[in-house]
Amino acid sequence: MKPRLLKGFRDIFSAEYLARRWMVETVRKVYERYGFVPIETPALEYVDVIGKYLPDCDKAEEGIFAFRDSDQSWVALRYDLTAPLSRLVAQYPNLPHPFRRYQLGLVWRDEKPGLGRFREFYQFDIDTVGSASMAADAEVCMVICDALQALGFAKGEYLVKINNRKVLNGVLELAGIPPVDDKGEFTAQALTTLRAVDKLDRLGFKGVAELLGPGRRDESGDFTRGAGLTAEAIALIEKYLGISGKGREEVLRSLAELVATSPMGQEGVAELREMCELLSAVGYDSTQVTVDPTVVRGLSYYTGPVFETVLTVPCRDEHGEPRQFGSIFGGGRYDSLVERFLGEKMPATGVSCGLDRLLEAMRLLGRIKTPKATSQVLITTMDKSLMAHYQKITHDLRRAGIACEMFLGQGNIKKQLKYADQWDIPLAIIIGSNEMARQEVTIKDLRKGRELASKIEDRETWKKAEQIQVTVPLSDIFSKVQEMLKI
RNA sequence: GCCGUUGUAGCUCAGCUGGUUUAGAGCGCCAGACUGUGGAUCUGGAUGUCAUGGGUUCAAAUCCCAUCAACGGUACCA
Repeated sequence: MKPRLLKGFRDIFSAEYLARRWMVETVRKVYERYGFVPIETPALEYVDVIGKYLPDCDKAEEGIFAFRDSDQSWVALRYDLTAPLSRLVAQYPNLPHPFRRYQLGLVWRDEKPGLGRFREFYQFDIDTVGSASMAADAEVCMVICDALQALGFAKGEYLVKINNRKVLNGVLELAGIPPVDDKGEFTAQALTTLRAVDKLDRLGFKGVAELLGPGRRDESGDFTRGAGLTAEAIALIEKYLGISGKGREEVLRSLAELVATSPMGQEGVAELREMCELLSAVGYDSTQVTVDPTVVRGLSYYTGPVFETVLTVPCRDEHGEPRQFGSIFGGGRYDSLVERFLGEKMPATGVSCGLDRLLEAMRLLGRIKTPKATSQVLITTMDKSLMAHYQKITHDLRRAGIACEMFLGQGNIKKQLKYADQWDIPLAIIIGSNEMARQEVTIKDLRKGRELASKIEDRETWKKAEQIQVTVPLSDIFSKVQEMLKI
């Protein structure tokens, strides 16, 4: 039996765990500053509740982990936190509205894993349910900016890109494509068109134009059927996608002009304008939040504003290869998701933070400062006859509020210091017979030593290097340890 | 799902168009030089059913077929 992991699943070690905890704490504080409250919902839901409809067959829908429980009910691991939220809102009608919650949780998707894509990953969402106001959407953008700033990203290192599905639908109408059928579902042609548009960043205008027209054959020889649009329709969409400008106002003017004859499109532009006015009023400028017509956001349930956030800092992986990260925060307005349960409209908007991507990006950018260990101090055990003394010192430090551990393994001092080094423990305390006789302790600063090591070539100077360790009276141990940890 | 590439030590890989031996290197790991000190240096050490199954051949890590797995591209992703 070989120990192994499901593909797309991971074990998380302390370095990553502690980094994530720091990230969650930082973002959480921002969420709470905006008045969002925490909730938790189960990992498992009934399949139909979660939005997957299972015709009476044995096979679950693609993309979700689903199975029958002991009652033969179809259940599934949640694939996002939004569907469970809509269930919750519908189930507890007495919740005061608007209801504004945040939620951290694992979600699962049974898809092909890839670089930075897992089958089990964290989402950290905020949503406002019960408000149709564009202020709710504008606020989402503000939260994203504040969260990224709190994590240490400067203005210009990230960009929140916003668009509106009503604008997209308006453009589809003008191109002669009915966006939705009488049941309110997207038409096949609209879907194909939106999918093509969504690939703009990867394929460029040319590739998208092929997909809008007859179809596209990629390098591997694989053929993807296109939407079969007319040349005029393609030209219109290209014109739409090419819209850009100095600031939000300019982009909005161009968009308004393009969809002037579409009431749906006009409504979308008006919504975007309203959001932008609120953002400008509190100082979020176009280097932070920009209007971007190319943002589509999948196809799902969005009905109005949609948001996507990218990091604009150049990022390289450990091999020096440039690495692009997809959307770090993504979301939008979904006014008809809760309707499924309630039978009436329930406006809602929100965004999801892809913690894993963000974490990976910050790691590659060298911006994660959290340690691997929780111990601040390692008390080495050089002389086994002094174990009680070591234990006493360890415990006294703990009582003083200093996280520390006594070396519990086997081996000489060299091995013990190596252990401290491997775990990134900042300080080591050494007490041998010399120190014991004089009632002293030696405190070694491993961080300082690490810095010096890169500059020192030969062993003699390394051994004699000053300021790596100090010997102080036993009675001064707390003050000295605290002083050395502060740096 | 489809197309392609790859599968040799914990990791990264070398091993040319089949035949020098008991299959190599670097990194990492362990031990020692340094007996009370992490790095560096030096010395020594451990580790492989050459992915699996079959075939061709006097001879296969090397060629052929199948399977599995990984990676890349593409599609799908409510």
